[in-house]
Amino acid sequence: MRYSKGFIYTLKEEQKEASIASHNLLLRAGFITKLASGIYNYLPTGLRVIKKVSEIVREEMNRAGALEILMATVQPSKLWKESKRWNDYGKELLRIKDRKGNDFVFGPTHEEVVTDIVRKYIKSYKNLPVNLYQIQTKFRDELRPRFGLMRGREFIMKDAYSFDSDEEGMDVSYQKMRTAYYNIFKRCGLSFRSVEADTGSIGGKDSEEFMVLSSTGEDEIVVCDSCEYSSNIESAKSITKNDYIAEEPLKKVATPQKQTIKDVCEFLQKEEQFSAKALLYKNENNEVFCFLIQGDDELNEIKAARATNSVELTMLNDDEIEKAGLLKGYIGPVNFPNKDIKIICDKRLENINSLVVGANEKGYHFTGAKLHRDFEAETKDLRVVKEFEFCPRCKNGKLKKIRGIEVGHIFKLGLKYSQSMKASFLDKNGKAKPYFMGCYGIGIGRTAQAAIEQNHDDKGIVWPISIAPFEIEIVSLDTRSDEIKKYCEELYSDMLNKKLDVLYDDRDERAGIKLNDMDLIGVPIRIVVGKRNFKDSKVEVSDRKTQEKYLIDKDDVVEYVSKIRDELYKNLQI
RNA sequence: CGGGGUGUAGCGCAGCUUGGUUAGCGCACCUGCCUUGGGAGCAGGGGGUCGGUGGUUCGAAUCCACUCACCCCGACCA
Repeated sequence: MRYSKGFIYTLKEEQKEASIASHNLLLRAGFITKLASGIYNYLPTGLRVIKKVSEIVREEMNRAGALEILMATVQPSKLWKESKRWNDYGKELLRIKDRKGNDFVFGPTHEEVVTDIVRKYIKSYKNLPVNLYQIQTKFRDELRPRFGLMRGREFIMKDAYSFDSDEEGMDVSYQKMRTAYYNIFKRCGLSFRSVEADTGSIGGKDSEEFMVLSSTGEDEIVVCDSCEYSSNIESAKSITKNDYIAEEPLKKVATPQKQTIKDVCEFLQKEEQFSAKALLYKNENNEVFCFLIQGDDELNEIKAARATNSVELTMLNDDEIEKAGLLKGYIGPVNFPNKDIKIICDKRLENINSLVVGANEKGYHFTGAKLHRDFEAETKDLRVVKEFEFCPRCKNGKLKKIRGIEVGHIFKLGLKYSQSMKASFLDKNGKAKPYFMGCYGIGIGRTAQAAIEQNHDDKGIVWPISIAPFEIEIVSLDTRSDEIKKYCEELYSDMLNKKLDVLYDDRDERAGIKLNDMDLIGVPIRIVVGKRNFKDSKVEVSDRKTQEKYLIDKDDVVEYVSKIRDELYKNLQI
């Protein structure tokens, strides 16, 4: 591509709509442009990146035996009513009506459609397993779109769906996808790791997320420093060791004006770890729960929702607490005044012999409270794990927290959709059975942007070669020298003939502009032709990442560059 | 949805408090000269319903009301 004909328009200034580097760089380098909140156009260079990521995904999916299809983006509401998600998906689902007033949705995901396709054709176990995938634009009306392609409302996603005749088959399909995902992200040049995840509203049993490691990531990950355990904070577990405290009798004590854990503990001269706080939540059916956790712990709302079979939990506000007959600041499990509210206790409290808890009486707390002696409650894992706690897998390693960008997610769905949508096949015995399904997503644009977040410097993007818009860039610094122009033109057409992926900056611009644009756009291998070196029959070849420069004889450039290219690819081999 | 903020040329901004010429600056863009290894210089030029609607006023970018859009912080997701 000639730069002058390439529709490449860079911006010198920081873009105020972008608050993280990768978003800012995508805009400044002219890869994308915003159309509306969370909705972007891909310009020629941006599209080239999207296509390269897509192609890697496609190759690995095909290698894993999946088949590419393309499903409709606009889907009839009927299927969503069958799966019950017409109600459950909420406002994120973009609902539209046709001219007759019939309800449709713009697909945010395709479990319903793909299940409909498969149930139509696959009636026999003999035709299973099957894995269908597509790469396509999705729409989710996010509450808060952010960070450009990182969390757009409209975005390009690869979604795959596996169908098996039994659970073992589903496990095999899942493992194949897992391997494919490792290959894909490795080939994209990303530093990533897979972590255990909560299955969320999509449902199902096992689930892993693929996280690109980055301090700007929106997800918090817990990893073990000595084994392979890693998990999203949402689902992370840990082994905690409590200090010992001797059993004491239950005693009511005055705690005037003291409501917070910190104030109460300070006043009573007790450590916060030997106190328990009570948090009140209601779920989507307005059932109210009281969660009791150690004073210095934090409630994990995902775990809490799971423990109560709730879809969504929201904290009670002050009015609602009062209406429930409780006293804010003094709520505790002993003599709990409202029998309709179920108390669920974090299992960590089982090991504490003496707790400070609210007395449900203004200005009073209990000391010495003990679970199963002074109050009863079901126990569950409810807390957010903390750094330096022990690994639940190897028991010895310490946990640490890092941040990541979720670029892929794989699930075992099980029978969730096949049952609700009555999608079944006949087994060996002629008996109808629902398919065992799995679903597997990759955010294509998010992957591209995550690569920038992980690979950039103060001058611009440093693309991994496999997903760069171009692999090689020729920059002519002296467009008016006939000799140099002739050389560059010949070099360019020679490289095109050799099928090299090259951008040729033929613009009649000053050196500074061209060199800065080159750094900003981030093409990995650069060839700079200027008269300073050309008089000695040399051109400069440099590496975007290391900034190392080499003077190469002008007739050896193609060969030299091809060699570097192969080396760069070698580092990304699976 | 709750909290905070911003809308003036393609991008980045000033002007608004205290209403009053033809709405201004930098970058980008066009023409000419000059310049060519790190975003040059000089001269000339094009581009705006000041987010929208309504109001107050002799007069509104500026004051008032409503409204829309966008951004940032929290709960959701690829």
